[in-house]
Amino acid sequence: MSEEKDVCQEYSVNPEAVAAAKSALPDTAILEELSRMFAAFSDASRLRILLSISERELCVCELGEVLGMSMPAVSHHLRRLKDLGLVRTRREGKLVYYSLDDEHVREILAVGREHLAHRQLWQRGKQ
Amino acid sequence: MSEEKDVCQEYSVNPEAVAAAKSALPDTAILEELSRMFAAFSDASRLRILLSISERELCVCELGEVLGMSMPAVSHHLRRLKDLGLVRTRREGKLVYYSLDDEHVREILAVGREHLAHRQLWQRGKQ
DNA sequence: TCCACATTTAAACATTTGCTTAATCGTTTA
DNA sequence: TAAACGATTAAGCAAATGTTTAAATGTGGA
Repeated sequence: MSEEKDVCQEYSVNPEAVAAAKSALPDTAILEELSRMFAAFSDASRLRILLSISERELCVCELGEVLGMSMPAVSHHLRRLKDLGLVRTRREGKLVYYSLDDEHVREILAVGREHLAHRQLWQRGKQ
Repeated sequence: MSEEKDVCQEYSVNPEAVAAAKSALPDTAILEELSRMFAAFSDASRLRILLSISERELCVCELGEVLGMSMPAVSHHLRRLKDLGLVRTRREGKLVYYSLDDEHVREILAVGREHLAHRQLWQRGKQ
């Protein structure tokens, strides 16, 4: 019945810990969605976009100027962010303005930057 | 002196907003490190690892069983997480135990899951 | 209607990523 | 010392990613 592989052959492995960890994990679907969401933050250009529109809404070509990128490249990133529900759009004539659609985005960015700051302090601390 | 490209030719673009956003952005080095850090969370297998060891430390082969992955694959992910300062190691004989090295990891995971829950509620809400 | 411009989409490309297999390193024990 | 086992590293490969150029879509003004 058990589908355990013979990966660890020693007595030292703790089967209960393995079973507990396995059963505590969320469903694959949830983990995949979560990973897709974090992937939105895994690129410097998208971080620039999110940080830029966290202050005030900006249109696509303004973002292109801020990032020094072509409009198709910016648009591609924006589409991804929108599919993930991280940004919202507002059309005004020919322009499309983007802004954050979720307060969690600010939180996630803040915690990330805290971690970096903390880590650098800590690194400096040890010899 | 200005290196503005002729991307947006309309009067409607707000040069001050562009300048403000540009000057508010962190250095590229910081953004790249931040993006590398978030990339750690951008894969379902690494999320499983982080969630598993957030309860109690686990050795590499236990993680292999939890994830149903080969040890080299797990080890590869763990190296990446360690380089980023997200996990710590403790050797006990032949075994190497991994655990979280930073409370921010828990925070980031928690905010991410909150976002997902919030988003799903919100999606269900609209029409 | 026609044109101009902002935006999006499509196609193509180089780079990166995650996994596999095989080899190597470290530690324990016979 | 030699064998066994957990862990890491190296090399290779398929799949995904970010960007570019070119074409298409949509909106407003002449």
